[in-house]
Amino acid sequence: MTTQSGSTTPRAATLTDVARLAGVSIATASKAINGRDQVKAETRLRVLEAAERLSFAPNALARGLLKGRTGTVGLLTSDLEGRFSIPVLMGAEDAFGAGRVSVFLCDARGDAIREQHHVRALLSRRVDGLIVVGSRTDPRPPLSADVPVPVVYAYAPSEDPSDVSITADNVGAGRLAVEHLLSCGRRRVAHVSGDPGYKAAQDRAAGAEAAVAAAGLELVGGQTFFGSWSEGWGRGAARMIVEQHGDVDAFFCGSDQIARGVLDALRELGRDVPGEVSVIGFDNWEVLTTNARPQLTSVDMNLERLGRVAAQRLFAAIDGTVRPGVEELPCRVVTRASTVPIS
Amino acid sequence: MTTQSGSTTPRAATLTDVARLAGVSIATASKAINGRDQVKAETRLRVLEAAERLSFAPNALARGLLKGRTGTVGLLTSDLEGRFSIPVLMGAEDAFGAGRVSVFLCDARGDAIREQHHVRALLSRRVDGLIVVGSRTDPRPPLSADVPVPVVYAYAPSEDPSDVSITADNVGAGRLAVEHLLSCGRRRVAHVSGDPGYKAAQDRAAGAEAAVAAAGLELVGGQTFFGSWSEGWGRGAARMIVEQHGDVDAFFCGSDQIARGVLDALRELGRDVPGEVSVIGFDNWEVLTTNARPQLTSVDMNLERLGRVAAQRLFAAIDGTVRPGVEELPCRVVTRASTVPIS
DNA sequence: CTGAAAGCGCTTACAG
DNA sequence: CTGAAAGCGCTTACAG
Repeated sequence: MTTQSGSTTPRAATLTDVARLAGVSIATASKAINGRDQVKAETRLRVLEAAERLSFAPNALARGLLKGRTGTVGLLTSDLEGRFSIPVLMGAEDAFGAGRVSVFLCDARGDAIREQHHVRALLSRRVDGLIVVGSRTDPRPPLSADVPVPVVYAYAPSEDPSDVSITADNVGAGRLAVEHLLSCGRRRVAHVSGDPGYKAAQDRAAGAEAAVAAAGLELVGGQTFFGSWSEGWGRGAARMIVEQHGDVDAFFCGSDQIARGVLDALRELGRDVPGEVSVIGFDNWEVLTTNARPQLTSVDMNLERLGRVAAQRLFAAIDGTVRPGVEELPCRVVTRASTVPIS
Repeated sequence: MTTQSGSTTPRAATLTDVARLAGVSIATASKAINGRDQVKAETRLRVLEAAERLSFAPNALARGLLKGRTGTVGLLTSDLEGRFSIPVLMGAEDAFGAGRVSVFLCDARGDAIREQHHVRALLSRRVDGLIVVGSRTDPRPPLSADVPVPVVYAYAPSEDPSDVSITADNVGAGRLAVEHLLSCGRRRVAHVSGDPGYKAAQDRAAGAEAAVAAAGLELVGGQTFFGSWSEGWGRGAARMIVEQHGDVDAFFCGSDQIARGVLDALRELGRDVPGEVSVIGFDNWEVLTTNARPQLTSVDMNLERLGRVAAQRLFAAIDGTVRPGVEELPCRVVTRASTVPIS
């Protein structure tokens, strides 16, 4: 059954309606509703009651037109699919939603043309600012320079150092991971990571190397083993490393997927985790870490926090205060059963 | 270094600016830009050039105020975290983005108060319609009745049958899964599912039972084995079923996580997949299916399509055409190595 | 083909 | 304390 519901819906109430019902001018109604103090208490009450009766919701378009600020921001993501954008986006949405800001979501699907198109649309909607969320920490080209509102880059920083960028401290994260393994009493640490074309992979490896060096050690095999971000690579790498370096006692994995593969291979090789070998993953991806055998210790990049900080920086920029450059937020280790101190 | 960039940003160009630069009235400028046909070609050209020079972007607030339509919609999700909302949201964003519609994203985090608050904000921004995305297929309470714009419920249908709801056909999906296993030559099918409190779990089980019954068979153990949506449950259930029903030759799993657990247990029990036993999962969650050993056949709910259809239904509703009730979209089997026909 | 004028719904000086 | 008036940026009849 198809229904034509054309003009059924009643027109939303307007300030004029409220004023008429309350028996005042629209100027007074406006002041009463906005809490201005040049209104008699009794009058204010009458207006508020009228507004309530009519379910009056002030038209944000009209208000925005007048004030020059809309209370909206654009969230521009390059791939909603990727699991890194979502937490950042959640954090940002959270920070904005708590205030009175509404968020436009645009997914450019990694396409520069589509991104440009979305930026144009957002600007015509007069957003007060933009957050550009990337899915990799490799620097990305900035939006075309003539964007007349503040822009904050989140996770993927801008190539332009005079832009405002917030990302995760992956070098520090690599260091944290290795320090955690060392604190468990491990000395023979192998680092199995993903695609070496990712800056994140390089950064984590640099941090890991710095940490072992600081302890007077070196990585098992003298290098990071790069491969792909997959369980299969984790399995293969673990088998190879155990065969060539039988004394390996810890694995720092570049992702939780890799770590799952490493765990599976170690189990099949009869190496006990965490008894003989400690394993730490990366991303703290709940579905992978808590279902692992044993449950997987992992590095969390605090992406929701990153999103919230990005939102705060954007607020500040809208208010005229910008601190250009790349801000790197610290990560943290979430300990589970796959790493325990040697007793 | 902190910079005060207060009034640095140049005011966005307005139609008045364009008109002045082109030497015409704003009325004529408006017509030229909007492709009205009562404009001399040469005049139109001058206006368009002026607009280009000034990077003129028409103020959508002003336009919306005038037209009564804003070209915006609200996407209200109950949990961004959950992996079911995201694909639906992507599909909807895709369908809208292709047109000239911008999407407000709001995450209510499963809280009715917050949801109500977001609805109010969206209405004050004069969205043309709303899509409410849920994370479970259990019917949910409708938004308060006095929402003056069309609403479409996606994935989680509304309890009110006069609302417009789009969800996935989980009964059909259960049937499809079992029919696929039967088509592989299997006869002893076990169904291991998750939390029985989920309507989706019940629906898939109902479909599975109907399909085995239609083939003159019954499920292994005479029932669906409900538990939780986890790998651990999958492992435990598989061990138990193999022990009690050694002739089991196929597992239909209520989620890919369960299926991963089942696969692991079967490997450890020495049962060859797909040689002796076929396994099919549910959700077609790439990171789990493609990393499984062997790669996991799974049911895909086509959630992106669901999001696109929801967007289309909302368009139709905005244009006055609504078809109330729950629309159930079909799922599909994505075949991988864990199920192959017996040769 | 072009432009002056009204108006969308609101806020804000400015008089009274 | 209250209200008439101007104006945010645009579109659309309506004259010319």
